[in-house]
Formats: sequence, structure tokens, C-alpha cells
Amino acid sequence: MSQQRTGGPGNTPGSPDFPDLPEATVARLPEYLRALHALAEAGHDTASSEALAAAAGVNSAKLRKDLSHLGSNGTRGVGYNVDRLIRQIEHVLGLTVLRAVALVGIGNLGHALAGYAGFANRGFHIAALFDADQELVGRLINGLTVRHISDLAATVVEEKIAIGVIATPAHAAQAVADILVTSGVTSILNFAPCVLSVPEGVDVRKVDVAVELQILSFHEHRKAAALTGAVTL
Amino acid sequence: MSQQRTGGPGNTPGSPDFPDLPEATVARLPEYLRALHALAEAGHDTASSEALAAAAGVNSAKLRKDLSHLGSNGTRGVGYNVDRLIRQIEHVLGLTVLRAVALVGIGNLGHALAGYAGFANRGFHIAALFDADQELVGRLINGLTVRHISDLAATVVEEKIAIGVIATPAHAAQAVADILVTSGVTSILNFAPCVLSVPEGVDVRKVDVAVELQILSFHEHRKAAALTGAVTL
DNA sequence: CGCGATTTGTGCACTCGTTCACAAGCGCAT
DNA sequence: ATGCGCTTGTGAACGAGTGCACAAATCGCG
Ligand SMILES: NC(=O)c1ccc[n+]([C@@H]2O[C@H](COP(=O)([O-])OP(=O)(O)OC[C@H]3O[C@@H](n4cnc5c(N)ncnc54)[C@H](O)[C@@H]3O)[C@@H](O)[C@H]2O)c1
Ligand SMILES: NC(=O)c1ccc[n+]([C@@H]2O[C@H](COP(=O)([O-])OP(=O)(O)OC[C@H]3O[C@@H](n4cnc5c(N)ncnc54)[C@H](O)[C@@H]3O)[C@@H](O)[C@H]2O)c1
Repeated sequence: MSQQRTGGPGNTPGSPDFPDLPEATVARLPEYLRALHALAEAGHDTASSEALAAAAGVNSAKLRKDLSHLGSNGTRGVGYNVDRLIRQIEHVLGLTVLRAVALVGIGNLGHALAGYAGFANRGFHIAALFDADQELVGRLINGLTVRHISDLAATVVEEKIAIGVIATPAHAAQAVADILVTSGVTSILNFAPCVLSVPEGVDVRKVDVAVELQILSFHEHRKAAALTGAVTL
Repeated sequence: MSQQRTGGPGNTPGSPDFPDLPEATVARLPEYLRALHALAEAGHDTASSEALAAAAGVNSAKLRKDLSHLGSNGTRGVGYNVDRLIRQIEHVLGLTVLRAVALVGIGNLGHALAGYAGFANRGFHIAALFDADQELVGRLINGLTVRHISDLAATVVEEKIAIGVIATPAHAAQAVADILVTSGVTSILNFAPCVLSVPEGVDVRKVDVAVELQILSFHEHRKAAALTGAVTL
């Protein structure tokens, strides 16, 4: 029943330190962060909303409004201080601590994720790998030993893991989610094509490649129809 | 500059055959499709909006409204005919033809995608693999030979490929996108963490795992703040 | 020190999406 | 045939998100 967005019990409408942002804004902050890192690397130490918006692929008015939600960070007539804004966004996203992640299901996709360098640069540390297959348990992947799923609970506590990634087949995903939640994980990223049911207070996000392709397919279909339609006109 | 959503030139507001759906609805149809397949496999040949909504992880009113956009497909007092609805949604999404996909960048992630069985069941066929690395070119992966990126244009035409998937490092993604577009691809799924600039008429969708984790991180941070806040209260 | 060029922050109008609540429609049992 | 219970389809109210357009603020320069 319960799924995705879950407000806390008290549902703090906006603590002093924490301006509780619109969800759409939250979803774009990581993009801004990436764009800012790119600009910083390119030597800019200041960036206008126009420049930053272009780098992040959004409209500049939207970017300014988004940033205004985290307080005034820019200087009129000048733009935003790149380093300062990076720190600001990282603070808001809770990326000042390196977050430990558990990866469950070390198959095709799990292997790729385990070997992905892009996590470390973006605030995450894969702390442990799990699988149910005894063939895999004990194997070393990218410096980490695959552990049996039955060790998950202990490891989650030990390594202070709050985020779990599910890369198992769909039929196993709910069971894995239950284990994760029971072990104390409160955020899940699910690659299996299925709906997960989790208690309130646990956040779930889903990545489904086939869904993305199907959305593209729809637009392909529409474009083709528009074309043949134009011909018959 | 131009990016994502691009209406056709004539911008058909809604052809007779094609009710041009709200984008939010389009994004959910694949979920409904998956849920329907699951129900069909479980032996149901009819499903109420309530049941289907639960299986797809949405609210039933939303589901009914979404489906009403593709015409009346249900029977009052009974529900939806599962098989009929599957066909209907597949038709709307343009999944009645098996769509050919080109995969570019056969590294860590590309390997996983190339070996993914989940595409075939959901309307897609990986028609060709490309990489710039001569070491990889010629290698056989899951029954497909990796070709050099310079062969892309010819292959796209030959195999009638309209969708490209980019799984190269970010610094190569724009160049690859340009090649894809020049070759005639009109839809791109981008796994590289960067913004792509494409001409109008080309659709781009992006999957960024780190972004998903960062959004989860935000909510983790918020949950933690709410908790410590409650303690000090 | 004042002025013009520039860029932020935001009020406002608008579009898009969600949810409620219920009338209309359907099948079944009697 | 008629009525009853169930479920769809949808009008209407609401809420979230977007984009425009401009006033307020800052800087550099003369
Ligand atoms: N391979 C891809 O590129 C890709 C792309 C998109 C989505 N996915 C999805 O990701 C998931 C994994 O895909 P894959 O190709 O890696 O599959 P896979 O079969 O290669 O790997 C699945 C792994 O999960 C393990 N597993 C099974 N049950 C388990 C359990 N109860 N606890 C712990 N581990 C368990 C298996 O031992 C196996 O190692 C699937 O749901 C798939 O649909 C994969
Ligand atoms: N590995 C993951 O799990 C993962 C997860 C999320 C996102 N990503 C993203 O996906 C992309 C690929 O990741 P990866 O881990 O597979 O990297 P990788 O380095 O293992 O593979 C990249 C491949 O792209 C090829 N390539 C480079 N330039 C090319 C060009 N111009 N034309 C064609 N091919 C070219 C390389 O030869 C290599 O084979 C990256 O952008 C990464 O950020 C990866």
C-alpha cells in the first residue's frame, strides 16, 4: 500500500535550518551540482544563472527560483559563487557525509554497479555486496567481498548503511526489500521492474530502463504518425 | 540549447487516431503494462482499477483517468479486460513493432545492458553494439559482434534503428549523440551524467544513478534532521 | 560619488497534474 | 423484468510546478 513519498510522522512543515523544498526542486539539485562541478573544473569561480542553467539543461528562471529556496546564494549583477554554491547544495542534499550503500544482487547489473567509479565522486561509498548465490559469495569484486544475504542485517548495523540498492530479479526484490527494511535501511533504489511495498518512513526510488525505452517508443510512434499524417494532408 | 521535449513541426494537437496524452500519463503507461502482464501471468483475465492500481503502485483514480485518455476500455461493474488493455496500451506506446536499438559504449554498464534479457520481453531488440576501443571491436557479446563506432551510420540505416543508448563516459557522450543524430536516430537514452544538446525532433531521456541516490540522500538527511529536531523539542 | 550595465530574487498568471466524489452504466440474482 | 451492488468515467476543486517580467541590488567606471 504505502509507497514512495512518505512524510515524517510529525511532518515538520519547514524547520528553521531546513526550508523543506518542493520535490521538483530536490530532483533538480543534483543536476545543478553536477553542472557546478563541471564549471569549477573548467576554471570558473562564478557563474550566472543563465550559464548554470544552460549547463544543467534547464530554464534560467526555474534555476533561480530553485536556488532561492535554499536562501539567497547569488550576488546581483555578478552571479553565483561556484564553490560556495557547491557547498550549499551538498549541505542541503546531505552529501557532507559519505553515505554507505549496500548493493544486493551481484549479477549482470550488480557487477557493473559494483565497479562504477562514479559513486565515490558523488557522495556515496559502496560498503558491501550481497547475493543469495553461494557460487558468488566470497568472490572479490573491485576490492569488496561478496557476502551472503543472511549477513545483511549485521553488516548494515556495523557499517551504518542507510541506503540499499536492489539489483536482483523482480521475483526476489520484495523479499530483499523486506530484509533491507528490517535491517534498518530507510532508503532503497530499486532496479528490478516491480513495485515494492515498504513501511512508512522508507523511501523508494525506481530505475527501469525498459520503461524509459517505452516512453521513447511512444514518442517515436507519435513522430511517425505525425509524418504519415502530414503526407495524407 | 534545445533538449528533451520537442513537439513536431506541425504540432498536431490531437490526431483522430491519436489522442495526444498528457506526458505524466505516458510515463505511467509502461508501469500499467508491466502490472497487466503480471496479472495476466497470475491467471486474471479481468482486473478492477483498484487491483490494477495496487499492482502498478498508483492511486486508482489516477489510473482510471489515465486509461480514460485512451478511450473507454473498461466495463462498469466489472473492470478491465486484461488482454484487451495490454493490446491497447502496447498499441498506444508503439510496441506493436519490435524496435531496434543501438547500444554505444560497451564498458562496464554496456556489457550489462547488452546481456539484459528484459528488453526482448518489453518490445525492444538490441540490434547492434558499438565502441571506439579497437580492443573491443570484433568481440562477441551475447550473440552480437561489437562494431566500431565509425560503422554506426551504415548500420542504423541497414537495421532501421531509431533508438540509441549511450553508455560511454560523459566526455564522449555529446560526440556520440551527434553521430547518432546524424545517422538518423531520433530517440536517445543517455546513461552518461551530462546534458546532451540535440536538434529539435530528437527526444532524449536520461538515467543517472547518482542523481537518484542523491535524492534519496536528501530524504535521509531530512529524516535525520526531523529526528534530532524531535529530540530537542 | 553617481550612473548605467548587469543579474538576482520574486510576485503573478498560467498550465499541468492530482484527487475527490458521484452519476451513469453494467451484470447478476431473483 | 426489475432492482441491487459494484465499478467505471469524469466534472470540478485543488495543489504543484512553470515561466514571464520586472523591481531591487550590486559592481565597475568615469
Ligand atoms: N542487466 C541489465 O542491464 C539490467 C538493466 C535494467 C534492469 N535490470 C534489472 O536488474 C535486475 C538484475 O538484473 P541482472 O541482469 O543483473 O540479473 P542477474 O540474473 O544477472 O543477477 C541477479 C542476481 O541476483 C541474485 N539474487 C537472486 N535472488 C536473490 C536474493 N533473494 N537475494 C540476493 N540476491 C539474489 C542472483 O544470484 C544474481 O546474482 C533485474 O531485476 C533486471 O530486470 C537489469
Ligand atoms: N558502470 C555503471 O554501473 C554505471 C552506472 C551509472 C552510470 N554509468 C555511466 O555510464 C557510462 C559508462 O560507464 P561504464 O562504467 O560502463 O564506463 P566504462 O569506462 O567501463 O565504459 C565506457 C566504454 O565507452 C567506450 N567509449 C569511449 N569513448 C567512446 C566513443 N567516443 N565512442 C564509442 N565508445 C566509446 C569505451 O571504449 C568503453 O568501452 C558512464 O558515463 C558512467 O558514468 C555507469
